[in-house]
Amino acid sequence: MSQQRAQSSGVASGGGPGFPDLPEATVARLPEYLRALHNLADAGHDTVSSEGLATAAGVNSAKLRKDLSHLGSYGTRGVGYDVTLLIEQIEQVLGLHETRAVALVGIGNLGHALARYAGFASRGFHIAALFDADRDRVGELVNGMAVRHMSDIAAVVADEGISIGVIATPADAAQVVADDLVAAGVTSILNFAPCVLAVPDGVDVRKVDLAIELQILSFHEHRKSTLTALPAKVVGQ
Amino acid sequence: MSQQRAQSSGVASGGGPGFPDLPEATVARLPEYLRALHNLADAGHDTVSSEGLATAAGVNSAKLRKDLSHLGSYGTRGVGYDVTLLIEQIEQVLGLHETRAVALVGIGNLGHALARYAGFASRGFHIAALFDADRDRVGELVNGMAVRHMSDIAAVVADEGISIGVIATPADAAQVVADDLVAAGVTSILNFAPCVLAVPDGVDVRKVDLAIELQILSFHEHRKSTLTALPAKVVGQ
DNA sequence: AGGCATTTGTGAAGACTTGCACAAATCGCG
DNA sequence: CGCGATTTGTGCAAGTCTTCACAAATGCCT
Ligand SMILES: NC(=O)c1ccc[n+]([C@@H]2O[C@H](COP(=O)([O-])OP(=O)(O)OC[C@H]3O[C@@H](n4cnc5c(N)ncnc54)[C@H](O)[C@@H]3O)[C@@H](O)[C@H]2O)c1
Ligand SMILES: NC(=O)c1ccc[n+]([C@@H]2O[C@H](COP(=O)([O-])OP(=O)(O)OC[C@H]3O[C@@H](n4cnc5c(N)ncnc54)[C@H](O)[C@@H]3O)[C@@H](O)[C@H]2O)c1
Repeated sequence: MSQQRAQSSGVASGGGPGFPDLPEATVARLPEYLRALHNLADAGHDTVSSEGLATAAGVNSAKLRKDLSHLGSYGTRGVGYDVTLLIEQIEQVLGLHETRAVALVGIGNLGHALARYAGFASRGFHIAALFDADRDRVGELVNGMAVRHMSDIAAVVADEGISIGVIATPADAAQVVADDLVAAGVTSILNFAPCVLAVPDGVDVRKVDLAIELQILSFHEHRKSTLTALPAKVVGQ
Repeated sequence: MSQQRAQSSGVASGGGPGFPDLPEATVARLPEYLRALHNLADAGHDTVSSEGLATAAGVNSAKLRKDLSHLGSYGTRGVGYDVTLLIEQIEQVLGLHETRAVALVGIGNLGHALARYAGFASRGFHIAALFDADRDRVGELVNGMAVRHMSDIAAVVADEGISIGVIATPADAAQVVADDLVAAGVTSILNFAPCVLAVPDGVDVRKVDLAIELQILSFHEHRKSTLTALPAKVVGQ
C-alpha cells in the first residue's frame, strides 16, 4: 500500500533506453506549455520565443527554458522554438502519441458532465466506458454511450485496454471502486471524491478536490480582509 | 496585471494583528487535514495523534506536525491533538468561520454539476448566484436557483456580498468573464477553463484543468510502459 | 565576410520544502 | 510522588525548485 502524494521529485530512468530524468514540477507544467503551443499553432505562429511561450503559459521564461532543456535542445538561439516540433516533442514525452482509454466510474452529477465533455478526446484521451453501481442507471445513454454495471468492469477494462480510471462516486464508495479498478488492471486513477485512496505500488493517483481549492482561496480572502493593503499576487496551484 | 502561479511561498503578514506567516505548501494541506478531522469527529474520536491524522490525510507525520506548529501549539505531548479544537483552529485560519458567497458563471455541462453539488455548502461556501450569457438559459431553474444574465453581475455581486467567482465557461470566454467578475468586485477566482487568466494585483486565481491531470497521469503511464519494473509511487499533485 | 542584435541553454545562488532525529512535555500507573 | 511510555515541537541537513545572469550560438544586415 502506498499513500497519497509523492516524495521523490526526480522521475528516475536509470540508463535505459527511456527518457531522461524529468523533475515532477516540470512534468506538471508540460501540459500547460502544450496547450499554449496549440493555441499559437492555431494562430499561425511557426516559431515562438521562450518569453512568448512563457507569457502564454503563465510562467517565468527562465523556468520554461529550463523545463524544455530537460527534453533536449530543440530551440534555436536567436530565433526561438519551432512550434510544431515542440508540440511533437512534448506529446512524445507525455506519451500522448497513443490515445489512452479511460474508464469513468460514477455517472451522477459530475460523471454526466465529464462524460459529455469534448475536451478529453481532443487532448488524446478516449472515454471507453462508463460504470455505475446503480442498476437504475445501467443502460442509460450518456453522450451516445451506455452506462454499464460495475460487475462488468474487469472484462471491459481488459477488452478495451483501459489504463486510466476516473472516480466520480461519493467518497465512501471511492476506495472500493479504486480497488475494483486496480484489480481490473488500471494503473492510473484520477479521483474526484474527497478522500485519500490507498493503492498498491505501481499505481498512480491524482486527486481533484474543488472544496479544497475554494478553501485555499478562502484563506487568501481572509488574509486580504484581515491585513490591509498587501500586494497579494496570484496564487500558485 | 499579474500572471498565473505564485513565486513567493511565504504568506507575509508583517507585524500586524493578523496571522503569522504560513507557507503556501502548508495552506494547501490544511483543507485536507480539516476534512480528515471532520471524519474523525464523526467517528467519535476526541483526540488524534499526528501519526493518526497524517495517515488519514495521506501525508508524513513530521510534515503534519510542522504544518500545525505554524498555527501555534494546540497539541498535547503524550496525547495528541484535540479534534474539535483543531477543527476550530484550522477553520479560523482558513477564514471559514464566515460563510463565503460564490458566483458561478457558465451553466453548461460542468456548471450544472457544480450548481447541484451539495459538497460546497457543507464546507462553508454558499452558491449565491448563477450566471450565463445565453439568453435561452437565463431563468432556468438549477437546484432551485434561477440562472441570471451576465448583465446583472455587477449588481448581484454587490448585493449578495460575493467575493469568489467560479468560471465554467468555454476558454475563449473566460478572460472576458474574469474581467467582468473583477469589475464587479470579486477578488478570488476558481477557473475551470483551460486558459491563463490575467487579473489585477490583489485578485487570486486558482485553476483546475482536468485534461492536465490526465496528461500527467499519461506521462507516468508512458514511463511505466517504457521502463520496466520501476517502483512508481503515487504521484503528488 | 564581419559585426550586431537576439535568444537559448545552463552554472550558480538562493529560497522553499521535506523528513529525520531527539529533547521537552505530558499522562497514567504503581 | 516519581518513573516510564508516549507524543509533540523543532533544529538541522538534505533535497527540490526557482530565478538570475551570462556565455554561446544563431540569423540578419550591411
Ligand atoms: N458535482 C460536483 O460538482 C462535484 C464537485 C466536487 C466534487 N464532487 C465529488 O464527486 C463525487 C461525485 O459527485 P456527484 O455530485 O456526481 O454525486 P452523485 O451522487 O450525483 O453521483 C454519484 C454516482 O456514483 C454512483 N455510485 C455510488 N456508489 C458507487 C459504487 N460503489 N460504484 C460505482 N458507482 C457508484 C451513484 O450511483 C451515482 O450515480 C463526489 O465524491 C463528490 O464529492 C462533485
Ligand atoms: N464538462 C466537463 O466535464 C469539463 C471538464 C474539464 C473542463 N471543462 C471546462 O469547463 C468549461 C465549461 O465546460 P462545459 O462542458 O460545461 O461547457 P458548456 O459549453 O456545456 O457550457 C459553457 C456555458 O458557458 C456559457 N457561456 C459562454 N460564454 C459565456 C460568457 N461570455 N459569459 C457567461 N457564460 C458564457 C454558455 O452559454 C454555456 O452555458 C470549459 O472551459 C471546459 O473546457 C469542462
